[in-house]
Amino acid sequence: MAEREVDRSVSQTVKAQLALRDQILSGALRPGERISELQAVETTGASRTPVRMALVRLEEEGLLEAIPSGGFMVKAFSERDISDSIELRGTLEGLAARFAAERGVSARELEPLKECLAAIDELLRQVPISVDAFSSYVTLNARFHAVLTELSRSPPLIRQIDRASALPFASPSGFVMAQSALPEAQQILIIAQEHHRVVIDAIENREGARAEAVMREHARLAVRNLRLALRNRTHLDLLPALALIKTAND
Amino acid sequence: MAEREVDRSVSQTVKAQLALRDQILSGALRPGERISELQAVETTGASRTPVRMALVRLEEEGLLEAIPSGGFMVKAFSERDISDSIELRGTLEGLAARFAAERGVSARELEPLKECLAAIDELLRQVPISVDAFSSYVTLNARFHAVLTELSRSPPLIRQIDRASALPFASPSGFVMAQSALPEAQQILIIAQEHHRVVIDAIENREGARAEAVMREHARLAVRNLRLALRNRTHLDLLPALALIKTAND
DNA sequence: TGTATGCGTTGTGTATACATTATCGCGGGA
DNA sequence: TCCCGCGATAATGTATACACAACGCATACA
Repeated sequence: MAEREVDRSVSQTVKAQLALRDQILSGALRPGERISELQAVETTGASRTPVRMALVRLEEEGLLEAIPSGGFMVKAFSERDISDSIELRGTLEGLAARFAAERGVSARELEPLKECLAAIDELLRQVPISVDAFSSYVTLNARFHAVLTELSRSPPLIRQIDRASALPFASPSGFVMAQSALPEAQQILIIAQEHHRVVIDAIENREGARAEAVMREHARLAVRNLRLALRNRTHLDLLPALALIKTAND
Repeated sequence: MAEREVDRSVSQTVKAQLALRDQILSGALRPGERISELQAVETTGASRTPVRMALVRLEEEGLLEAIPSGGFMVKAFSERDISDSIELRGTLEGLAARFAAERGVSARELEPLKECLAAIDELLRQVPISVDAFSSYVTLNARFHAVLTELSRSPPLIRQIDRASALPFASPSGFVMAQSALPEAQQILIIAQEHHRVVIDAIENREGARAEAVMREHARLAVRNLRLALRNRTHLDLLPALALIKTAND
C-alpha cells in the first residue's frame, strides 16, 4: 500500500462507520443522496472492504437504505416516521419497565436510577437552565433511560431498544433536544422528571402495569411536544438529526 | 479464479447469507460454536468478501454474535430469551394493531385479512388436522400477521417487527410450530383464531386499545403454551429453531 | 513435573485487482 | 422532435493476496 496513514488503535471498519454516521447526521450527506463507496473511501481513509462493512451496518441501523440496483442511499424520514419511532421506543421502554417491576429489582440496583433522578433535580433548580446544565441534562436523561432498560434483564428487549434508539430522533437525547426548542422547555423537563419519579416508585412496588403505563405516557408527551417544536422551527437546529427529515413531507 | 462454479442468478452475498442461516437453523452449527470464515467459504461456495457481508448481516439479525477478539459465533438463547422475544413481538404487533385501528383501514384493505381468517377456519374444520393442512395453517397464520403489521402504515414499526421476527422462534410460524407439540394443539389454534377475529373487529370499529390488548393477549397465550411445550418435549423437533436454545439454561 | 517462553500455524482484518452491471450520453432513425 | 439503441464510463460485486494478531503446542528451564 502507498502512504495511506493507518490508525491501528481502532479497526478500520469502526472508524469508517463512525465517520460515515457523522457525515449523515451532520447533514453533509443529504437524505435520498446516494452514497458512493469511492467517495466514502476518500473521506474516511479506510479502504473499500471496511467501508462496505460499515455501509452494511449503517443500513441495518436504519440510517441507510439499500438501492435495489446496488449501493446505498441516505434514508429520508417523514415527520410521521419520527413520531412513530418515538412512540415505538416508548412502547419498548414501557415493556422494559414492566419487566423490571414484575421481575423485581433490588434496592441496590435501583440506586443508579435514583442518582440520575437527584442529579437532574439539581440541574432543573436553575431558572433558566444554562447551556452547560442542559448538556448535562441530556447526558443524564439518556443514562436514566439506559439504566432503566438494563433493569428489564431481558437481552432481546435491550437489544431491540438499542436498535430503536439508533435513529437519532428516537433516542432519549434526541427528543430532549428537540423539545428544548419549545419556549416551555423547562416546564416539560419538570413533567418528564415527574414521570421518572413515578416509574421508579412503580418498579419499587412491583406494579408492572403502572410502570409500563407511565413510560408510554412519557413517550406520548414527547411526541406531542416534538410536533409542536416542529411547528415553530425556531431553535430546532439543536437537533442534528434534523438533517434526516424529508424536505417534502408525505 | 479457478473452476469455482458461480450461480449468477442471485448475489453471492445473499446466497451465502441463506446458506449460513440454514446451517445455523438446521443445527449443523451448534450454539456457541465459532464460525470459521474459511469453512463458510467452502460450504457456501462464495468467496470471503460476500461471506463476511453475510456474517455481518446475520449478526445484525441476531443469529450470530461478534467475538471480541474477532470473528463470529452462533448465538445461544435461553428459554427466557425465547419467551421474551415472543412477548416483545406481541407488544409490537399490538402497537401495529392500534395504529391500524386509530388511523383507519378501508374495507378493501381489510379484505386480505378476512380471507386469511376464512381460509384458516376452513382448515380447522378438520379434526384432527392433517399434516398438509397444518403446513398451510403455518403459512396462512404468518400471512395474517404480516398483513396486519402492514396495516399499521408505519414503516419504522414494520421494520422493527420484521427484525423481531428474524429470530425464528419469535416469528408467527415459529411459535405456531412450537405450540403444535402440545396435545391440545387444535384447541389452541381455535382460540388463536378467535383472537384474530376480535382484532379485525376492533380495527373495523376503530377501537385502538382493544385491538392492541387482544394482540398482546395473543402473544401471552403463545408464551404460556410455548413454556408448556418445552416442558413435555415430545414432538418439539418440529421447531427447527430449537437448535438455537442453550442446552444449559440460565 | 509444572510453568513459561518462543515459534509455528491458523484465521481474521485490510487492501486492491478484476469482473460485471448500471447509468448516462450520443447518435441515428422514424 | 422524440424515441430507441448502442457504447463508453463509472461504480458496484467479487475474488484473492498480504499483513498482523491470536492461539496452541512444544521445548527448555526451574
